[in-house]
Amino acid sequence: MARRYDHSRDELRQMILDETANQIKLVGVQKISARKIAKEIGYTIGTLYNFFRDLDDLIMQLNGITLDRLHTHLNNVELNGTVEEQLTELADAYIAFTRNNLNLWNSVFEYRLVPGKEQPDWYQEKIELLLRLIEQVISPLFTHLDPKECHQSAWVLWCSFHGICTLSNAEKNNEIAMEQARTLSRMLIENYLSGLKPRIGEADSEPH
Amino acid sequence: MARRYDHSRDELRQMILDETANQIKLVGVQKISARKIAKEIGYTIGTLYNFFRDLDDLIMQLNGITLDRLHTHLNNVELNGTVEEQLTELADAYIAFTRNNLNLWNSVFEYRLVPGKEQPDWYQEKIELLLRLIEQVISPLFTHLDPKECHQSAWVLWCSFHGICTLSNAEKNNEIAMEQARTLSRMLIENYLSGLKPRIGEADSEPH
DNA sequence: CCCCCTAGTGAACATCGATCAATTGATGTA
DNA sequence: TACATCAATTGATCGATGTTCACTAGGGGG
Repeated sequence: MARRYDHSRDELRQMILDETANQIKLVGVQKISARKIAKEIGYTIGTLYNFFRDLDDLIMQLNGITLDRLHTHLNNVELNGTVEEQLTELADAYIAFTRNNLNLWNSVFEYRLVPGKEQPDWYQEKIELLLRLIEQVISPLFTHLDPKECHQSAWVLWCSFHGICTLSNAEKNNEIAMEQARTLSRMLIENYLSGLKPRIGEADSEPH
Repeated sequence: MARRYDHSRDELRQMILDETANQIKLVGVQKISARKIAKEIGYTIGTLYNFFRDLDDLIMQLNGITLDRLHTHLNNVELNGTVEEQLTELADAYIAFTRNNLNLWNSVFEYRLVPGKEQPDWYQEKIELLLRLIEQVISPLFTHLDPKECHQSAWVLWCSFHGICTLSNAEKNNEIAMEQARTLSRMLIENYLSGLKPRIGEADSEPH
């Protein structure tokens, strides 16, 4: 039954990851099955364990890919206009991605903190990379302030977008969910940035 | 082996829920076991299924209790001072609760959307109840604006708190996680509310 | 042509959630 | 007291899970 070199190692590894993604899209992380994944790509369970330590490892690798895809998606957004307009474009792209990849996205955050399991370093690094996209957009507002403030504001906005998407995505209907998320994120951006401006004014008019 | 009336039905039901909470605290929702819960309270698996349709049902009931406990916790917060100060007190209480009940809190949101599984109505209702706490605190800022705006701003703040707590709780150390969450929520509150004020001024000076 | 090495196998194991026929034992009745 | 009733509780049973590992197949090098 062994069919060596039907696929290269890399091909096979990719097939496992792709099929896992398919299964998660269909039934969610909670309900995937190693046997099902193997069967679907025409191999047996054992083969999976030649590539991944265990199911958690497989899921973690896939989550990494999902984070990379999000980064690419956001990186491809054409940013035009004011800071507020650029931030809105980023938020919209983020909303669209998490909604169009609902189960994959849930997987990323459900496997964030299984107790007793270490969160790998590259997890945090990939998130920092996403954070930097926001940081770059809002940085013009912080030219006269402590750069640390820019970084922290990026964190606030990132966390808030995350919360808005997570809770909006409880809504079943695609359009309603995205519309709600867009409305809330616009309010957040408008008020948060508007709240920043008085302080920027201070910094401008009182240079030391 | 049957030991009827060792405990009343209500007692037994409560024992199951309590033991489930203990297990979740220790190992997380992902890893609880019906057999273990039954064994720990001195009964057999079958008994669990006399009280709950299945494990999901049991977890859902427990999640409801957790949401109720959060509501009680926030309701007991003494609110003093300005809107900003009151909102900060609410946020701090929310942060403390989610951190002190980490695994239970994760359970609430991980079981939010297993695909193909309906989110029960009372889930949303309990969340609306929490939302109302925020709405009441910020309502003084919206006396001259559309009440719908108050409701939406409460949503924005609630979602954002949720995101801040979720992402901060990835940090292992209790104090660091809570300190970070407090810092970010303070920035959010300060800037968001400050962003609201110019519009409130508008509404004040241009009454129709 | 043969042998080696490894990619791939799949039976075996422990454990899981869920079911349901069988059993236990407290209670009401004769 | 003896018996019948019946809800409460049991636990063997089922199908499925993740993981392991001794084994096998078969392509490539000598």
